[in-house]
Amino acid sequence: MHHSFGFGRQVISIIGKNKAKTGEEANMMQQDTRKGPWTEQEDFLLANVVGLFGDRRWDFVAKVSGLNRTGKSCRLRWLNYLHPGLKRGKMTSTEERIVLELHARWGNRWSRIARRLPGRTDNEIKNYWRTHMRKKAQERKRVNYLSITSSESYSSSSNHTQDSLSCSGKESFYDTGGLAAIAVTGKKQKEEEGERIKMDEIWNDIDISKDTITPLNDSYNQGLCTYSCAPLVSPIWEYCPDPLWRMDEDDSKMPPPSNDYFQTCCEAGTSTLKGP
DNA sequence: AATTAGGGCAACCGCTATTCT
DNA sequence: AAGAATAGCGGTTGCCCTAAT
Repeated sequence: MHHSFGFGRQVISIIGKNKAKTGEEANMMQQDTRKGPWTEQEDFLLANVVGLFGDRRWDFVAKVSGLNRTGKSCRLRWLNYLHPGLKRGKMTSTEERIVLELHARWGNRWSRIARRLPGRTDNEIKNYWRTHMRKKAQERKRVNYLSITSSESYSSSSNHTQDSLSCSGKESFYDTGGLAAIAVTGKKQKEEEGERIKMDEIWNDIDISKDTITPLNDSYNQGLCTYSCAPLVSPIWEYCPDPLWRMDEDDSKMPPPSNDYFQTCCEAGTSTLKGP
């Protein structure tokens, strides 16, 4: 993720047609809402206003700031870009594993998944998933295809593995709600109890050879958090009262993920977020 | 050096859920 | 209790950047 306040893209569009030519229409233009990439000045303004009034009443924030933006746009900008608790940089292999596991359990519940990854936004995870995981799926599809054509022993009606599941239908596993979601289609609440799948199979798909991953249940459980995340960008994170990544009640009742390491780590991060 | 294709990601859209009056 | 306003979520779009040709 880029975190420079300078923007390469400066394509600003305006809601409605840019047809203002007369004085009256030009006047109306003033009231039209800005869209498109945010400028450094806008970011600065928004951050200041949020600092003053908090990050709740977004329509109010939008008005008070003088930004010609919708509250919705302000909220998105704050949550996905300006929030001091945001973590920058590439997903670590640990985070990748967490995303994989949680997606397998919950499907495309990005915000819920994001709550388990402090500093990461739902948008970021969503984008990450779509780019990286889809790529993996395509690779697997290709490999699978090659093995099929070479062996000719493939039967399309046979018991499908994850691989074949991901490439047999219109919907890829990587683009849908994951295995759990597929299994319990339409049963939203069931996903918490979603069937456990063989995560090892998924882990094996991840090329972790280049990464040094602290073994699960290792040093972390001895009280040393080795959660291999990049340092946070702002000390505000330390006492950030924002509930953004606070586990909601629903989540807190959730059965723990497959490894204690992960659970403990999240709790630790969450308590840090909650501050004193 | 110029062009093209694909990756990456910020931001918008439409819908639903929640809160407020 | 009902309608309006606001917040949140997931899906999608489109632009910039960069590697490949």
